[in-house]
Amino acid sequence: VWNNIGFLECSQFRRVPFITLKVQCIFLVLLLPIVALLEDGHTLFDYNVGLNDIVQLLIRSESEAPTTASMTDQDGEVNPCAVSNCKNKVKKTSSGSPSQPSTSSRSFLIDPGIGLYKINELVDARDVSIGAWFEAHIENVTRATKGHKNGKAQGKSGNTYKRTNGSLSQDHSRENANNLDSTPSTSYSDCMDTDEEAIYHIKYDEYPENGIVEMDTSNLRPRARTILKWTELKVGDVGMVNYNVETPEERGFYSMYFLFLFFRGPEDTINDCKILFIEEMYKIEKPGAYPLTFGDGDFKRKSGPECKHCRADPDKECRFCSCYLCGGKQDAHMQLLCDECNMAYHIYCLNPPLSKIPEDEDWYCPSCKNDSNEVVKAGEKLKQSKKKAKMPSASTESQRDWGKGMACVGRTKECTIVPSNHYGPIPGVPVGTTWKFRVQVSEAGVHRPHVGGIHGRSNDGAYSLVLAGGFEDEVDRGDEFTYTGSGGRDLSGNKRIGEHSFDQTLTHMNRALALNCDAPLDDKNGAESKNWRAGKPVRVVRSSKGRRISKYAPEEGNRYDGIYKVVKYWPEIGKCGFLVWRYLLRRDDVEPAPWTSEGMERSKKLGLSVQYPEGYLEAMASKEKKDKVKKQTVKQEPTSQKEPTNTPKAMRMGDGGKGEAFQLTQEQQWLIREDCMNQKLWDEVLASLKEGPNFLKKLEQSFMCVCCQELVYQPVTTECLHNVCKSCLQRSFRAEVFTCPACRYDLGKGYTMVPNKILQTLLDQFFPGYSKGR
DNA sequence: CCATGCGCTGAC
DNA sequence: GTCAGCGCATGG
Repeated sequence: VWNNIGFLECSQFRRVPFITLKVQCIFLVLLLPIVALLEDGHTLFDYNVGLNDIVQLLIRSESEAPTTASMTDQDGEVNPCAVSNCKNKVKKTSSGSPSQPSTSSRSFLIDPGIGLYKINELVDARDVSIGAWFEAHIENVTRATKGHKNGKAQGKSGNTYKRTNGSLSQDHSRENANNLDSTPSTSYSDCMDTDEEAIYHIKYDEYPENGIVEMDTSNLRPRARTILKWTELKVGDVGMVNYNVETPEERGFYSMYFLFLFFRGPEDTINDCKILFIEEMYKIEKPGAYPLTFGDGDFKRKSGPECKHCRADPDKECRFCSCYLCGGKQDAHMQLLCDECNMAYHIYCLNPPLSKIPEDEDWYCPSCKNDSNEVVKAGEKLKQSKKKAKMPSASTESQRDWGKGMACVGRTKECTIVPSNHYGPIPGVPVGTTWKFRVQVSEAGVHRPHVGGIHGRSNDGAYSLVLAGGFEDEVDRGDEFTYTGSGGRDLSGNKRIGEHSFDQTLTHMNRALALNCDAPLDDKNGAESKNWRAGKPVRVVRSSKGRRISKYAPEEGNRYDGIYKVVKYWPEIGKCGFLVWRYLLRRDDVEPAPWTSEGMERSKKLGLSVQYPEGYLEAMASKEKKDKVKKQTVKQEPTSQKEPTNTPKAMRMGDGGKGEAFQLTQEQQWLIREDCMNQKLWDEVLASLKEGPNFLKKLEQSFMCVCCQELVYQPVTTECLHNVCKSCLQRSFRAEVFTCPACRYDLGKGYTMVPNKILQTLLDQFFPGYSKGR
């Protein structure tokens, strides 16, 4: 199904209010079978459809297999031909009743308009060609203008309703306004084939003299935001068009939902497109009630044309004027209409029943009623979120400006070259690399948690840990150290660390670290591996905090010290008096440790120094300057302007260093030689090997797919020596473009796409996990 | 959604 | 120097 509708971008849906993103995505998927259903004689436009309605329709379509089957091909996919075949069909109009059994009486409100529109400009339409015609089904509020295609009496569907005295009554203002307008409107059928007229239909022009008409496209997806012409809409656009209406009698806010589906036509035929009108919502307010806002409850579903409440056929049961609880239509004067859902309720059917109609202007039914405690009254402060309310700050009157410290900032970068559950070194990060703050360590992917000491998963293992000297009874001999598990602390009061107050257990991160040991897990007595090197590797970061117990800790910041393995782990009673889990870790890394002479020489050679966040040193320097000025003013000792001599010592440490040369494994070298089609590219990339981490950047650039602008996945190396994702190339071919996306070299219709497995293997090694989610 | 966390900050 | 307590990421 997905392949046949071209290109839909769900991510753009988030701007459409009052349905969550998740629901919207489901909504789209659910909608597809309905496209099929529509062609079988029913149209979406026959109904005043909303989200719930669509779900109901879907259920029906599933239970009526033949209906949908007619729309699917052998593979069960929606047959685009079947969709496009309906091009000249006359749609059912509101005067016809739907043939399927209706569970509730639906009013026929929206009449379909059918037209052919030409696509003149496409930016992102890989599956639709310029010049193609598409069938558009467009509905809008001007349907009641003279000369309506379906010959419907004027005024009927053009009526709007506004609230009076708690119920809906017909508002004649619009008809009056129409009378003022002596200019004949263009008929629907007259104007279906020109773009200009399409715009005419979108613009609300019933009040050329008296009203202000605005069209707001702000809820169309960004690319379509400035679009006022249908021809500029792109494949997969999902939009909502809003417009305000202002007349002497009413002010209204209308919105229309459209889904633009583009279909690839059968062979040798043009591509076509459907614009589905999904729903119209409206809100009419009394003058002066601006501004109108979006959100749940701001809109009332437009109700049907005949019944005084819902405009449905009065002989049929109407869900708006029958009591929602008992279903009865009697005692209309005893009915209350919910201001939220518009459902009617007998006051005596309510639980508890009411003796009389409440005097309040607004009334909400039990299912729509809000908790009055949650409502923010005039003059009241905004309610705190549940999480905030729990925090100590909620009860204290501290005026501290929290959130400025490095512990509280979010990551600006994220390590993507390896997945978060990656064991072993991070490519391009040599032993000895030092960062000032933990957040930077996290950004580099060396140790991801901001605060926690161990990073791991309790059913997998630990990937990294930080030695910060939190436990006095830990021993650090450099190549070997003991480590203490986490937990056992009382963190009440929103603390991140605290005093020990209970025993640790071998769960969570403690269990994860134990799993690294090459021995069966024993959560009672611990375990020791017979071959400690066989255990899973742990990246170890030493923090300057550890200096109080270890001479191996760095002077400043957090330093990556290489790979260690868990030799054994055991429970013991710590100095704190509670049971703790202890681990013995031993170094197992080919890179020399930073404190050895060899390691120091290497760090020097690589130019390793403490890395600071961008702009940090500058900020510190200016702050220091400020503080000095402040002190001087306090002391009343104005002296000559002095440059701060006390620049932080790390200032001298250079710009962070480029890192070491990138080392290729033998296998990688061999694979690169084997990938002879890309020899030229590899030669270029290998030239930057000595630039360390830049090598990976260069690699990423060189093997970027020209279509999706990401690292190629399942790369097809073309005859013209370009690398394209197989799926991207397939998409191009589906759009009947048989040339290389990079250079337009003609590949031929019968081109067989063979993924370059060698290249894929290499990329997987250099960027482990990059293909996740592709 | 909730619980957890060997950081970091400014007030005291 | 001590201390409370913050955002954020993460895993369960």
